[in-house]
Amino acid sequence: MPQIRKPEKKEQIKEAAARLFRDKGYSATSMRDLAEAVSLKASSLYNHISSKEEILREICFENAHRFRSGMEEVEQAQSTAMAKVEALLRLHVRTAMEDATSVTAFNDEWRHLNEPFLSEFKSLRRDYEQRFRLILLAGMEEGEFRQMDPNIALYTLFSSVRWVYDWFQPGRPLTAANVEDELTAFILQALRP
Amino acid sequence: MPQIRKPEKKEQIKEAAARLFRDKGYSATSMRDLAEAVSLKASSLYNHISSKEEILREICFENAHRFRSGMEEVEQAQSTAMAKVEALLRLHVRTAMEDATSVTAFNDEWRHLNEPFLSEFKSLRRDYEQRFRLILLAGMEEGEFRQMDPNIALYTLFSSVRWVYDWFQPGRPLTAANVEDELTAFILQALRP
DNA sequence: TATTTGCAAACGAACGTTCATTCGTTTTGT
DNA sequence: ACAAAACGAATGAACGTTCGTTTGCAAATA
Repeated sequence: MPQIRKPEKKEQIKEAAARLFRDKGYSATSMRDLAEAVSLKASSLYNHISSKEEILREICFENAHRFRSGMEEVEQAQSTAMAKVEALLRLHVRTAMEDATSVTAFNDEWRHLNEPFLSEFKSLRRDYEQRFRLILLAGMEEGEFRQMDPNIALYTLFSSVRWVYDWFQPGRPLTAANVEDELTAFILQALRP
Repeated sequence: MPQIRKPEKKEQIKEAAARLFRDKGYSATSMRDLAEAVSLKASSLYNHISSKEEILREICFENAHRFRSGMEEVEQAQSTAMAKVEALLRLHVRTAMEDATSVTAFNDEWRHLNEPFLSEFKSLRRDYEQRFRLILLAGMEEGEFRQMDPNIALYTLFSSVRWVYDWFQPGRPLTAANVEDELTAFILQALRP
């Protein structure tokens, strides 16, 4: 009856799953692969999780909520559009570096969710994009950003971070702070008039 | 015995496969899905192709060669680094719009290749990246581009195009030429000193 | 007639998941 | 304090399904 369990093993499983999903993709990752990665047999996984999709689901929604929280914090601040975009960009970059494996699942593997979670996830995504778009539009209105199609700007910002979790290895030779600063500056310059 | 066949049906199959690989991923696409997409039964596919991986392989290497050709053309031109990067960027954007489905396979699904093709593909990729990197470095040397880590610039350029094949639908409301011009200008501005 | 194309049937392998059972460790009743 | 009961965690075996692919044969095409 008590739903509270020791979270340790489930967390281990989710972390291993996130790494496998990044390396091989969700569909190409079998429960036997995952079991081996945590030194168990496939059947034993089900003492800790209820399905393969549950793992993906939790990874996706944890990330969705992380970005939504970041957005809410940014929206509440009384600052320029430029400062808001910078804060969000830094959040994207930092998250991609600190939790690369989860972010991959969040970005690439969410389409394997089943309904109704697929629709719920897409709705969260659309909402986040819309709020980001409004910031960009406000910045263009104020002359902080150059005039351009807001969707091109929006999706290019999102995409430009996508190499980070594929390629970044800390300290070879760039540190996380290096990448965050350089990449943020790079993209912000593209936005300026 | 003769290996030369009427190419029509095989092309159809490859196009349908590219679309399915984009929408569901290589592993989540079954041969029965693919057969249905071209109004055949799964067994009939094997009259035209020799394996599922062959389809992926041909898509990946056709794209690899397309980008390598573009790179060779750019390298032969006597022009500024800026002009070279612009030409390559336009190639990336245009390819992503004209052949969105293939580019997805090329970008995301190549990891499902088997050896020795996996290594061969990665080697082609590394070579392309290296040649692109040299152009960026030359541009920084000449003061055409701002000084920055060349890898950050390189991978950010590659990534920024990745939304196109996920999101772009021609004429809603942007045309292909719109996107190409705006996106290219956007990224080039990020590179300037 | 010879070759190409399509299909039903079947193949072994792998898939995600369930099940009965086992083995320690806690929790409970007395 | 001690036995009984409950529980968490792990397992091998098996389930039904789907996977990519092969085979044998019919229909179409040349």
